Amino acid sequence: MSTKKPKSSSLEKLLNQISGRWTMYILWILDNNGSLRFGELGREVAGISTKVLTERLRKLEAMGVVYRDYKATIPPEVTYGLTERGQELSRTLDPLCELASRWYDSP
Amino acid sequence: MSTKKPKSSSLEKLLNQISGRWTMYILWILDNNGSLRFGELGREVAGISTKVLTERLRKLEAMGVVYRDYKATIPPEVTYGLTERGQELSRTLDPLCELASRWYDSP
DNA sequence: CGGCATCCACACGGATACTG
DNA sequence: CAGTATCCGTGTGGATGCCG
Repeated sequence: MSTKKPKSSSLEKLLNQISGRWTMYILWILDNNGSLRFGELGREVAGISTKVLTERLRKLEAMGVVYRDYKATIPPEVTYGLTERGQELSRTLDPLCELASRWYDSP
Repeated sequence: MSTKKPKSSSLEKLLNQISGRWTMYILWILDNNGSLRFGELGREVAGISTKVLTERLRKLEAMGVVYRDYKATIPPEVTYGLTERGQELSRTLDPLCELASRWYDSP
């Protein structure tokens, strides 16, 4: 009976962190393409500016769902990918994606 | 093999519609409390202004995930609840909520 | 290539007051 | 009670330019 309120505050907290535009979509891209370089990621997320992409990635890094791999070559090569946590989080998008397909794609 | 790209555009579309602050949380509240009157809902979502609450509800109505039941009594009684679609959508939050608990509540 | 710095516009959200 | 109307500050995001 007290199972009705499963600490919604933590959900609210998580929702606030990922609610911004692009955020979840970036995770989804990384999950479906594997790790990507900054530029590639930017192209996949079509329409996002480098500034916002950087912001989102920093935030996702801080949350521990995305890792950043920096190679100081010339030109430099920076790769982003999902951490264990990131994959967990991205998985929760699967039902949402399935819903999106049913609602917006076909009949 | 081509199953790798399950029309991510529809996901992007859905994500954009629900990405705003409060939006998903409102659905969660309605799912856990059942239908609520405007004022009650406002109190549950603690911190939201009536203006934004109205905006969100109109948007959710337009998406077909929330219904609005208006009774022109004095004082008027307006009740909001989840449609079939709304319940589907809200369900996709369950794994997210479970994750939130594990990440933010206890060890 | 992968940013950060800067500038700027605008959408968003909060507070308040008012109405049916 | 359930909004709408208005005002207004702030955040957010886009564009551009420069740098290691």
